[in-house]
Amino acid sequence: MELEELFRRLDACYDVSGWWPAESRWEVMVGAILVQQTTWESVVKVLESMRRRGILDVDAVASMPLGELERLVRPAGFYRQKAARLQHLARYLRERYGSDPGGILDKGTEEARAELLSLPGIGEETADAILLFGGRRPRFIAAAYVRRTFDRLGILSSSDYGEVQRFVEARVPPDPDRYARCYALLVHHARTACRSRPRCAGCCLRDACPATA
DNA sequence: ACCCAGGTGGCCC
DNA sequence: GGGCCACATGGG
Repeated sequence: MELEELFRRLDACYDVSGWWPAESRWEVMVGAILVQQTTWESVVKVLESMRRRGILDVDAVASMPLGELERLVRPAGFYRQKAARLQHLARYLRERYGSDPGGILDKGTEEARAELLSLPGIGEETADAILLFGGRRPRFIAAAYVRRTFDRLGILSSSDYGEVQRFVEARVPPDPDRYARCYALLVHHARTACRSRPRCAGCCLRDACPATA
């Protein structure tokens, strides 16, 4: 199946509007780190509890005792790493950019990406999620779900993040809303219909998914 | 009692 | 460059 047809079918099949709700660029950054290897539902619990306490804020996260941040992050798993990485990012923004996430995100896309990647706990997926949802840059997120789905459908078999990303970016117009929707559609599909048995039973890709039972 | 989850980093070869 | 592993809570 061609990439264009895949997106056309998924788009007709699922509604992923409001996929990454966030009220600020800092909230996108926090969500991007928290959501690593966990569910968005768990992330929402943490974000909401932070919001209720009025500490969904760069300076608050930079200043609070690490143990308190760990306690808040616990529902999202890997809480010791995530709390340390969030506080590192908050202190980095506070020290270098007066606590403004725009200090990074308003730079050129490549420079901003390199800077994000230099921070602990921010790898390619997280950096691209921050650039796409927080910075509205046309960066496609080549997540593991994306690579597995492309592989299964015979669109592109590669475990190389950059190769998969370039493949999509060379074929889809560089519109951040479009990239966000394509990514959301792929992940949503992978987590819902694609997981039922037989694979994709009753979903828009049932004729294309190899029956792996 | 499993398995999975919107990854990253460290270590080994 | 790839293949393992730890990291951790919460839901099916």
